[in-house]
Amino acid sequence: MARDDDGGREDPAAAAASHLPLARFLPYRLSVLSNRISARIADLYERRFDLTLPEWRVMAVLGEAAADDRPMSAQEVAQRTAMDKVMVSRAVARLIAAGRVDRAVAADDRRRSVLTLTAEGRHIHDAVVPLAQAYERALLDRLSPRDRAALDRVLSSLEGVDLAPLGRDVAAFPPPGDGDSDTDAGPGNG
Amino acid sequence: MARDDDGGREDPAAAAASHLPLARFLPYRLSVLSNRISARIADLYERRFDLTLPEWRVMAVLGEAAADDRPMSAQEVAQRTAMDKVMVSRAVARLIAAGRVDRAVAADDRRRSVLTLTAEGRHIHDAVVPLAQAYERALLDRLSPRDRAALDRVLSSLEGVDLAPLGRDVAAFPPPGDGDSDTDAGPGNG
DNA sequence: GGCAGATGGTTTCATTTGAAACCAATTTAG
DNA sequence: CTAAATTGGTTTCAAATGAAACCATCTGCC
Repeated sequence: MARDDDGGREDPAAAAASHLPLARFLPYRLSVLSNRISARIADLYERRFDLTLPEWRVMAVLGEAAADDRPMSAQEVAQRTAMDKVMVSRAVARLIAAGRVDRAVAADDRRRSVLTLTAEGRHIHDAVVPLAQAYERALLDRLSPRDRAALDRVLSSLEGVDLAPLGRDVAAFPPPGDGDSDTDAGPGNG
Repeated sequence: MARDDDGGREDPAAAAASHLPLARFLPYRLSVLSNRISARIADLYERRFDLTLPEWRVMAVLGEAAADDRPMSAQEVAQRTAMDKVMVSRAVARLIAAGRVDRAVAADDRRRSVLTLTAEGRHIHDAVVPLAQAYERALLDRLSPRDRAALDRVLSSLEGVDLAPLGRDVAAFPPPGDGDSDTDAGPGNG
């Protein structure tokens, strides 16, 4: 009621104000770009190394860990790859089956596994790394040095945020006209 | 042979050169950030409007189309949302079932559908738009004006590219041991 | 010691997703 | 005009995914 409810008549100005050009919406652009890049990389790894992206991420962090001679548990892998533990579990399972990763049991805690690259795993790792770097370079080469630096700052800024706080003020908006306020309740009708 | 193949001995310098800090790898950072943002937005829409992200994208472009009084086919929606036609078909089906979108048959081509927002659809659309804008603003507010502008340039630069050409030089790297060289003979490679 | 959580990791189950098969309408070739 | 090829869109099927249930171990507490 208190809402500016025009009964179907379209004021051009209001219409202009109330539509969102998806192609200029940051989260959308980010998502599309990121998905295209990921798909391209995934395709590359898949074709050349029979390696999925989750698998590669695991190998990448295990490669880092090896460089520091600091083996990793699955949980640590999960944190450092931004994947959940289910995905890590599955990726590791495939990698072990393929002989690319080795799993031992931690001495101090027999639940925890200790993951390392096998020799073959390291070999593949060392072959993928330059590919990945070349791909990244190909992307960055399209940007000016200033923009590269700005991009790095932007990513760092946004990575740090919890994003939940961002949602907070946004979430303060009232739900739409209908009185069905339980839509934000249970998983039921969803 | 030309390859620097150390038989298991680890030269610290070589090791350092051959590991990739995932947390600094652009495609990875982009993917993680984008997924976090998308998940947050999806959650918001879901809770408040019982609306999935694909559904919202469809509504968004239909809202744009309506502003121009230029209804859209499913295919056009697919292009403008960067989704494939299967996903559009499903999203549209749900939206029609929910009474948020209306489908007619094109006069000149009876295969083509003509999609428009219903009154209710428009109502929801108009409620979501400011939410989306607020969210975007909350993100952008964390960046300096210069970095905002740079981000826009960066996205525009990378959006334009096919990304396949990027893969070209990258794909020139020789595959590892196995001689399966037809893996790069994909259809669109060129 | 022993029992109630917590934690590391895997498995099960339902949902989501994409590829390919498919149907219907249209266009092109002959 | 008819047959093949194309295009718009939906459905089917198999694989990927996430949530929750699940085992095994460990920790805290009595």
